[in-house]
Amino acid sequence: MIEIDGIDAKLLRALARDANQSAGALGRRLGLSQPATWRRIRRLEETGVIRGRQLRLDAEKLGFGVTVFLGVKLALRGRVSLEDFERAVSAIPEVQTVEHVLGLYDYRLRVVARDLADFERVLRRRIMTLPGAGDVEANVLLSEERLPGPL
Amino acid sequence: MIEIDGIDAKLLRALARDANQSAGALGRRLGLSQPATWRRIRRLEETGVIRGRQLRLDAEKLGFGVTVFLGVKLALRGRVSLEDFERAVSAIPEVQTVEHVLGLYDYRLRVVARDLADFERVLRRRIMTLPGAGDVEANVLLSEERLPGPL
DNA sequence: ATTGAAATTTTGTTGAG
DNA sequence: CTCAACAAAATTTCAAT
Repeated sequence: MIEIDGIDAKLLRALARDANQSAGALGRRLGLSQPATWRRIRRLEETGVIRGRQLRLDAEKLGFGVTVFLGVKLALRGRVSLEDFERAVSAIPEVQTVEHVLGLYDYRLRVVARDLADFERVLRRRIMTLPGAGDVEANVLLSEERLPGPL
Repeated sequence: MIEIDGIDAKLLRALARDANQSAGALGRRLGLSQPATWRRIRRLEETGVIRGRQLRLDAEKLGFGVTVFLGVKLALRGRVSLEDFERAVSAIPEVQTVEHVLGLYDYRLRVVARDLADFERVLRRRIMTLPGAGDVEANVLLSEERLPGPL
């Protein structure tokens, strides 16, 4: 287990709000020097607690006005391997996230499309033809809020 | 509508993989100077195409071994406002994401917990007591893959 | 083991052509 | 856009606790 003290937790909370603050600015707020702060951040990266930094894009401004969450239940389980399904679904450009889950569905997909007509095309020609895809449930995203989470 | 040319698209694709590459390194790979690359990135930020940079944390290494997606159907629709529900759910520390969706469910939540026993506590004492919460469906995350997406 | 001060290197930022 | 200059941040070195 990796040691996360109170200062590390504060650093992670601050960086979770805005990931491009400088080590100097962060350290000043916590009463720590710039190199000390920087070394802590690098240690969190090296130990894998911080896996990286991700760009947060505005899908609408890029022309993708529709985001849909799909719950997919596999039919033919045993005949088609999970690997086949995952490889096929990963090749669909409109799919942003593939989550293998346990419960009523086997996979959850986050899919973007330019509009509903475009989404119908993706659904009919890409999703429904996936190897082993059975029941599919859809939820259209209206709004989304990301919270700090625990820690 | 904001103009996104081929170079911008390449920048976004490269930054989506790793958001802390320097403008200089990116420019070299695309045959651009460092200031030119940097100005393009800043323009994408100013126009809101890039909303920011987010930390990608390893929940397991932070002691949160369980991630669950909850689909929540509201009962008492009309009696309790969506705002009440959203305010209450946003105050639960274990909730990472709140998605208002259209379909079989009204809300989708991403919830983390230390283990299944901890998740049961969150479910019983936090989720089930939410104002207006009706049916709840759960999917436990096994593995997750983020893809580049379109563009 | 972790820190802070100073030195060095790299990157971000602005202005001129 | 490039080029050149400058400001700020990252990264290393090192002495001290």
